[in-house]
Amino acid sequence: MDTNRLTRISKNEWRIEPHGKMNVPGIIYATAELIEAMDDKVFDQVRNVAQLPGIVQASYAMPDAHWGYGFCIGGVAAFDPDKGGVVSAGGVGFDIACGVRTLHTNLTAEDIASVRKELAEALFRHIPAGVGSTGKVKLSMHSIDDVLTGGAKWAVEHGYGLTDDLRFIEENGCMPDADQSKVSDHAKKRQLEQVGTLGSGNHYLEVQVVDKIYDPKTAKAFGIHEGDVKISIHCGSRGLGHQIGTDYLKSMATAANSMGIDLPERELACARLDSPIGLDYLGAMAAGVNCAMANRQVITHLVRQAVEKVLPKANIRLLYDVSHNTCKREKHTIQDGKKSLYVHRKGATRAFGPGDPSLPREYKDLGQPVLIGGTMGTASHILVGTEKSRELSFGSACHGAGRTMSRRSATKRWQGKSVVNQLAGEGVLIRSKSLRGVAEEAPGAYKDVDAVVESAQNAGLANRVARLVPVICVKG
DNA sequence: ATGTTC
Repeated sequence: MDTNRLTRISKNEWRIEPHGKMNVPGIIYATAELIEAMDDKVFDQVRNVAQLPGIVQASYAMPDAHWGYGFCIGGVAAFDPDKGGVVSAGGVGFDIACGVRTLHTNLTAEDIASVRKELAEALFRHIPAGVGSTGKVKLSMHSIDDVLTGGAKWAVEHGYGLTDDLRFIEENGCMPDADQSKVSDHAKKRQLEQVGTLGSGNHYLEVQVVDKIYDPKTAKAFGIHEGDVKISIHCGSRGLGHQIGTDYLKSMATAANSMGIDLPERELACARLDSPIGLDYLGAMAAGVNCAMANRQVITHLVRQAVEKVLPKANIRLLYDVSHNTCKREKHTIQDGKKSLYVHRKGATRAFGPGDPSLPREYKDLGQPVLIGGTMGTASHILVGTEKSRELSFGSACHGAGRTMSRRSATKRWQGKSVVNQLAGEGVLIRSKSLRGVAEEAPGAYKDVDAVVESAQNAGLANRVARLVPVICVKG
């Protein structure tokens, strides 16, 4: 993207001045280098979102932004229901509540050094991964409704994990306003055997070692120390979320037309927040969020079982679980005062600062852990939300490294097998059913995650706490 | 992301 098209506000903040049909400006948080590497389509998509009815303050892009369906991935936009605001399925993303959960272990890098291969095999065997993968949880069309209303709470009640896990999940693991009756039977059918599976694409299960502490005080309070082994799970709502997205995209395209909403492009299909389709989507989406949280909870249980087989004394607890594809009703202070807004975060992580009532007591004075997944060969980061992010981005930060290359280009550039070998040489064991998937996910196809999080920090969105490097990565 | 183009 040409930075000449933007007004530079500071080293890490750039503005698209309102023009044409834009209701609000666009704001991109990134360094000049990151923006130059961004596709021009990010500019178009931030601008297009700014044209939607009822959008407030600005249409935002995070430092990891890249082209997506309708909204860019790394996009944040809030809508006011009192001003004709809308909800958009493309503004949430197909993988509803895709997110990251990071687990503490009581292990250090030394503890796992001699059993790394066994551990990799145990995790690979025990946690189903890959396109269309099915798991051990078998649901009926009746019982799946309990997953969709109960979320991770359903999983714990059915023996997958501990009650105390729930406190460390956004929404305590259960979105209360989920409406399973607004989810199609087709979407439910696709999920009957997929709870407790990782999926494909950029989803992964990683064993990581903490290699750098940026903020010792917060790290200690989060339970993070150099040399600690952590385990991170990156996945979402599988076939169910995807089908909800597909279903509502269609009905929203029709509805927007009949409601007279002037769509900048078809992919931005949306519905007014006070319309039947808008409300139905919010209920279905919340059910999708519950499905994703249940999924990560069941996987956590499987991780505990797999790790305990190799290391019987292992003790695994949650650090945090946060989604990065959602639309949530939140109170924010804007120009008009304190308002109840619907905040879309697509490839953007909630990053609430200290004092937020939704945080578990251990983190209340510090802020929310912001879990940033990297790539197989590089690093992941844990940041902490700031008070300032509320003003800057409705309390949001980046979600990962962000692609710089299409999946197709990546498969032309790299061979899956050589990526696996190269990473093995660097101390990362990759286990995957799909070498093609590994090639698509080659670290070189992504931006530099260290630069992305540094930019997020310098923009004021969240502060770095610790960096984790992968030692085992199970890919879909 | 996705029963990887209903």
